[in-house]
Amino acid sequence: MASLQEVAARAKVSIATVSRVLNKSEKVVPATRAAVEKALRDLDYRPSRVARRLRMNSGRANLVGLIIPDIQNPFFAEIARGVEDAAYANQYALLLCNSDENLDKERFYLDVMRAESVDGVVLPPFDDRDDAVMDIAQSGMPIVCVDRSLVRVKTDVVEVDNHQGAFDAVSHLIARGHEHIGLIEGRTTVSTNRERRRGYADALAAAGISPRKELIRAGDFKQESGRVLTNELLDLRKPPTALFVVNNLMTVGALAALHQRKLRIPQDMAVVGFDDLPWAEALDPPLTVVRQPAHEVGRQAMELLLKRIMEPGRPPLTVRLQPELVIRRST
Amino acid sequence: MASLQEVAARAKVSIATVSRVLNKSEKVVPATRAAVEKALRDLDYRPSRVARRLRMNSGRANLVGLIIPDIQNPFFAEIARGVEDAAYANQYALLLCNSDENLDKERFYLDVMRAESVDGVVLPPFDDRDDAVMDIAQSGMPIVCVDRSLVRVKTDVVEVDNHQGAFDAVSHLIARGHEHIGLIEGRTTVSTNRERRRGYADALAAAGISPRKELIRAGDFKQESGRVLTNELLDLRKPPTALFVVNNLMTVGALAALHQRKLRIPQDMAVVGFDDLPWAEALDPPLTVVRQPAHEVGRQAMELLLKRIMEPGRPPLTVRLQPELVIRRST
DNA sequence: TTGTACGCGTTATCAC
DNA sequence: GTGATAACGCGTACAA
Repeated sequence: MASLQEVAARAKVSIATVSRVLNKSEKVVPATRAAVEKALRDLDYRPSRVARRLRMNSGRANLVGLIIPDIQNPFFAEIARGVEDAAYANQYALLLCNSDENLDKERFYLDVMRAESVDGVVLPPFDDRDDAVMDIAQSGMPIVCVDRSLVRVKTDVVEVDNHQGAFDAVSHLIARGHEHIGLIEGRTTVSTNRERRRGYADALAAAGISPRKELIRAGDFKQESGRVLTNELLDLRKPPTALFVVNNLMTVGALAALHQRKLRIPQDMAVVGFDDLPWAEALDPPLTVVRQPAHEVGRQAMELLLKRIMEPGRPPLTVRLQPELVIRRST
Repeated sequence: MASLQEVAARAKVSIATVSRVLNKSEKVVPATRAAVEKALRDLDYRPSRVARRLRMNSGRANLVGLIIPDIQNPFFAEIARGVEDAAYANQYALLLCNSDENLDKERFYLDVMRAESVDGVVLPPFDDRDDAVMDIAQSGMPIVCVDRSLVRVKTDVVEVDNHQGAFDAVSHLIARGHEHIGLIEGRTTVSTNRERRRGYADALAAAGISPRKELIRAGDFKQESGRVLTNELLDLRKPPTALFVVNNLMTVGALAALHQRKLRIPQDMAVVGFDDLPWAEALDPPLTVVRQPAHEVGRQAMELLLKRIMEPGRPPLTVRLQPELVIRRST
């Protein structure tokens, strides 16, 4: 809680001198430097990040925001760790916000980012044309989109090849002999969801399988909707023999529905999920998934953000990472 | 990015007047109020939380810190959500830090908390006598301990009855006929760990079972150590017939070891874990666990913190929540 | 080499 | 009712 003033008084110098020894570079005579350093130690001085931020209107807050739908979703938790690891390595701290896919919460938190003068924000936009995010991006705040992207404004983006991931997953099911493959998707306004559906459709087309529209069901990315939609598919007159579920939580919900009906996996119903889980191996049965490099997504997003903070003018970059099909015993 | 100055200029009043209409309470003549409000809207004014924080040296930052070992641990993620939900409800934002049970990281982040002038911090201390946390607590920064507590300094605490939880879990195993029950514990300097071990010992004693010391193994709360220690127990000349594992991640590791050896659960080895998981139902087999009300822990911690911020002098409170044994099919 | 003084955007205390 | 103005803690141009 000691201020520059107090340190200066104790060392019998001016605050400018103290500031100089703190910011290394400048020339100070060894004797005074020693005196100042002693005072610094005696008073256990720590600079106020708040005052610093007020003084210098950008770039040195050493604070960034991360706005994600839900930290309890292991996929976003892994992204968050990636961001945090890269942030910590650069002495940055993280303002974490859960938007719950709720535009009002997202808007509130974006306001907080401005009000806190953070150096930048990492987030998956709510959807393609997320007004609040577009506004703040255009206001000059450095933004890096992860997972999802924006359609009208170009920002730095770190994304995963969702089309490829879905294509591989569905092709794998087809190779296992399935022709009637259910798709459980999430909100259709989200870019990643659309790409995964395209991957599904393209894989069917590539195998010459004609799609059945009633096998496609849209939910909201949450566990419960996976359960409900799986039940809908099971109640069809001609149910699918395999399921491709576009995210982790809905896959867990699908598993619950299948277990409840005592169906055997993969004999009665094969399942591929999107997003790996640390305990996918311990599930019943061990789950075949499309693994996204989520930690790497977060890490690279933070790196991109740091670069943009250093060099605000540079053209936006898009990093595209490859997912990987991890075959376990649910297919 | 508009400041009070600019708003005042546009409305042709002084900044004091603008400040007055912003902070409601005071009297402003309707005409000028209207003019100010128009200027406010035109310029899309948002107050700077940074400037506010610099001016008022405590209590109104609307920012709190949360320092946890690892956000990827579902238990801490749930606590984080509890904290965040209560924070959001009070217009507070959250500075999230992962300490990785690493004292240097913890110290760095505690420094950040001071430097950012946060209103308070929620954290599970590294251990009983965590110096860095004790220092900052004694400096007057409002601190609420969750999950774990401190031994020499009294702060607000929200904890779970770990002894009871462990006692119930082990008694349940005994009721199922087990006498040789392995304990896989975590770091022994952590208060929760010690309480859970006491619960284990007391349950054995209450049933008149003499403990076997070689059935107790200490790890580090992480998945890998659960796997390794389970293998150690299985390699004993007289292995246990049941396992009590003191946290979620180590339980997943234990499951992996058991599956690898093709042991049947619960026939060959019964398993009870500590901490519930959203997908415990989908595990193989569905896992019997001691469920902690983690969201509630986080929520109440934040409430306690808010109360302390309002009333710094009040005596520290300890809230103790009850865990619940959830019996599924692993026992 | 060192010190003085200003401004960052608020809130709060005075005068008028 | 309203307007100057003094902090808060820091960095930096400028003066000494």
